[in-house]
Amino acid sequence: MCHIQNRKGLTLVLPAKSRMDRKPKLALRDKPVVRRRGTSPEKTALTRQAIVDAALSEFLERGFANTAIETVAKRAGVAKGLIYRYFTTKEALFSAVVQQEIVNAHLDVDDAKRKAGEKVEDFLRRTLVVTIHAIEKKSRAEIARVVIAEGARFPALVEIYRRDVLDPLLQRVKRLALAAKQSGELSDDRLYKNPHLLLAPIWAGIVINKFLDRANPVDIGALFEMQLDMIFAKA
Amino acid sequence: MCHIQNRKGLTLVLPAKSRMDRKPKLALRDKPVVRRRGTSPEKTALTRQAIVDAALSEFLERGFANTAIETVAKRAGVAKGLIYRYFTTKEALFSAVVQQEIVNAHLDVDDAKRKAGEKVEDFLRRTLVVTIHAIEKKSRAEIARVVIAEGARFPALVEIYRRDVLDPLLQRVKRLALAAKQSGELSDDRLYKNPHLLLAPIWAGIVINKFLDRANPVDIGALFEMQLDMIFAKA
Amino acid sequence: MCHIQNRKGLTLVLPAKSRMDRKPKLALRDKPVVRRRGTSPEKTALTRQAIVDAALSEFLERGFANTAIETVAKRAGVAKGLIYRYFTTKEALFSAVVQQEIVNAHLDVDDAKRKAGEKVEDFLRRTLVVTIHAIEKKSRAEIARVVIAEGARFPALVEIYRRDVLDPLLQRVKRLALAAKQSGELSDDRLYKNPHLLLAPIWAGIVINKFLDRANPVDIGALFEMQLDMIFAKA
Amino acid sequence: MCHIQNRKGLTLVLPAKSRMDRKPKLALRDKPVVRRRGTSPEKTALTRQAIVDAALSEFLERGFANTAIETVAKRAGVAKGLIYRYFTTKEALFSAVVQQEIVNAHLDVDDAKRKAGEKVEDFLRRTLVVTIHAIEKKSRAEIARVVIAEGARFPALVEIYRRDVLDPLLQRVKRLALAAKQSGELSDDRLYKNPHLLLAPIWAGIVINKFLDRANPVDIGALFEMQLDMIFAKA
DNA sequence: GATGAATGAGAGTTCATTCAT
DNA sequence: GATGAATGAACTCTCATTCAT
Repeated sequence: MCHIQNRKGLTLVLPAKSRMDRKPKLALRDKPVVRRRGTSPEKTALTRQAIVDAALSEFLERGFANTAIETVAKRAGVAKGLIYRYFTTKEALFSAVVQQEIVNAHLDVDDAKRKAGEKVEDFLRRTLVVTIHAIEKKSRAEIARVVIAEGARFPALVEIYRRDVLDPLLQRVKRLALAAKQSGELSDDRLYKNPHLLLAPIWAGIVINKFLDRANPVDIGALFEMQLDMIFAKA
Repeated sequence: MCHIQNRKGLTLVLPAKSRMDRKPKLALRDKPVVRRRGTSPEKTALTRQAIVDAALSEFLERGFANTAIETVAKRAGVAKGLIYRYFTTKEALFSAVVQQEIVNAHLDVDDAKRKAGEKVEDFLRRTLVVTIHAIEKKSRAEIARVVIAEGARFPALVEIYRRDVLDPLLQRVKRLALAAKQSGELSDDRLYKNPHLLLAPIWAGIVINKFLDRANPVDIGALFEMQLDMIFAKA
Repeated sequence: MCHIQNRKGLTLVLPAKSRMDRKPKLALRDKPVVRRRGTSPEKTALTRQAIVDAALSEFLERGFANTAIETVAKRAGVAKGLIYRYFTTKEALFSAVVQQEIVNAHLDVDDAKRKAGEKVEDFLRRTLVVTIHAIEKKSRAEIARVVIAEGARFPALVEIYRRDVLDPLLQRVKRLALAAKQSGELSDDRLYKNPHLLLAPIWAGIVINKFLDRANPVDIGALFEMQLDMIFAKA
Repeated sequence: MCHIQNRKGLTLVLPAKSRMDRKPKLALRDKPVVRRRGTSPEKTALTRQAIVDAALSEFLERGFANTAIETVAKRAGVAKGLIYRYFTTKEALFSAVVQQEIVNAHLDVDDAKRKAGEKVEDFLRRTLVVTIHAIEKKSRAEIARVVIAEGARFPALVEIYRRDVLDPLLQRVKRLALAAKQSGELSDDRLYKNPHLLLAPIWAGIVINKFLDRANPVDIGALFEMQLDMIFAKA
């Protein structure tokens, strides 16, 4: 993953497919034989990660405005000033952190993985339902919450979320809808034209569970399955 | 509606079952009230309203943390200090303003207004669809956005929103679902058990349109009508 | 008593000996037969007194800086603005109030009242000891406390206190010391030269009791009597 | 002396009976301590001292309420915000500053230092009289003044003053009075029961000189000596 | 006279950001 | 790289004083 960062905030995230960039051979954490003067790249990466982790926690807990850089530094176990070596501003830190999470927030409905002959509905049940049932695990819903809450101040983040999470999801749903239409599973192109019809329970569920009624959470997975039932007409 | 406000922020909103408070027959308070010295209550009310209006705009535009009292004052055309005669703290101002909007945010689906013999589905189309199509007018969706965005810092507001907007809506949907089941319009109690099934497009639409994809808004009304179609099985 | 007040603070207090300035004849609070338009002088005087009383209480309780004009107004039962009709500034109000109390704070040791042939020591025991035992009643010590506490900000008050309370007292003590020397009650002029020798227990007592050790107050009267014993050599 | 300071203001001062803390024989801490990165502790200590000095001056000159943090900062040559790195609030700054002065304000009448066979009176003349003549030097009387003036707002300070200055002084006087009684120097236990009898001129002198009559200061030392004369009956 | 809404300077406090070490 | 003291702008809130009514 390669972050190209300009002065304020973030602009580009190029998903680098390269796995195993560093130290291919020779195993796990072998103590470096010859140490250069000063800090090693590994140490730097670790420091950066510590900062990002601490920042993520704080931002999720308190939101942007109520998170203090000093607190992040303390939580990361580094000095305040050091954060500014890695991130030019608080905004940039926030963006980087959230952006990184967004990348992890993909709902991995890869329609290419549909088996030959598998019905669209079956495929959706097999993959998406599982994913959705787990949506509240990890920070997927949390990150959606933060993007929603801070979106007004960070349009770039919303843009990224849209581009990296929302749009791909919509495209996949549309492709599946098209396939379902062609195979006769669906009788019309309503879902193709309105892919949100399928996804509505997800957003609604996040809103209800994360914001409006934490005490009485809805079962997003169940809701989604019912939606699936209705769309595929199991009346 | 009777607001009981304590020092910091808001606490209670007692929905007064006010039946015909106005017009106490003829007299007592008929002739213009004895004018007190000093500023007139009308002027005071206007000032207060100016503050509230300015505050609402600012809060909607910038969120709580990024709104400065001084800016609100300037926008309202009053001095900074005056705001504190009307609201004890910035929090209290925010709460009052948002709370007032919440009260206006009712989706007025009064199931009692269903005409005798009218089918539940028809009733919903006749009332809710219209309301929903207008949901993005005014600040209904905006206020939902603010409640969502600032909810973490103002749990009391979320509570009010839930109590005054969300729960009543859910109850009405449940009553209608029950009626539909009994009249045979619906064959099962899925909607009764999951009233969110009907409302999901609303929350999803707000999230999409207000937060995630302002450039490609979904048609919440249309989405809702399709949901209605599916629920009432117009396959 | 005639207060001549200039813009800021106080300058002069001319003790007007005139008793019964107003309404000499005709009895107590007879309802005025013909009322002039507007407020009567009596009402005005009452209002002023209400303000002064309220202010005194507040100033004694909280000190100058921590007393709010609005609180004084509320306590006096008048509007905030009205206070500024009677006193030009908060400082002026404070001065007037404290000054009035200072005038009442005289320790009335009028050496002219010493009976013919009465020994100085006996006179002092007869008059001053009684006064001192009562010093903590009323607000005599309280007012000393306020003068001490706020003296840095109100040198004029200190000046008045010195002129109206301290100096006269010293003069009387000196006259009495002289008389005692001449009558042989005292063998030297130590007291004449150091009148504070007699008064030290008073100031010390106020400091201890009002400021430093409220929990273990000293008996100022007893202390003073012992001082008297020692000075007049009852070894 | 060990100051334990909690968040707001001060609470405890534990007088550590430190016997020879310094010079731990030879080593451990001999070679210059490993220099940490960033600002040196020495610099920090200097800054703190600059703040404390500036604050003391300002508080003595203007009292608590009329001292602005910004002015203190300017006088100390630092930025306003920096003060809050050293002291959490204005109150805490005030407390720390005054408390530090109180510690220096001891009247060091250590009765244990009375030489064998030395008469109590002689001891007092030899030690206390000297101290008292110097009482107005330094800020001993000044600090008493501030404690008195601000005591109402800072009961904790008064308490400290009482505990660290007043009570020890009283105890020593009582012990000396007892010794004098036993050795026959004093014929009764008046002084033992009323130690303030000896100290009255000190408090009185401070009040007169610092508050009530700066123009005509009394000679506290002389007054105290006369008191001594009278108590030990040199009539 | 009387009211209390309105003003606005000023105070305490926070915190992102910089920089000497 | 790393530290955390130092900066200063910005913000919330207070309150003496004014003034339209």
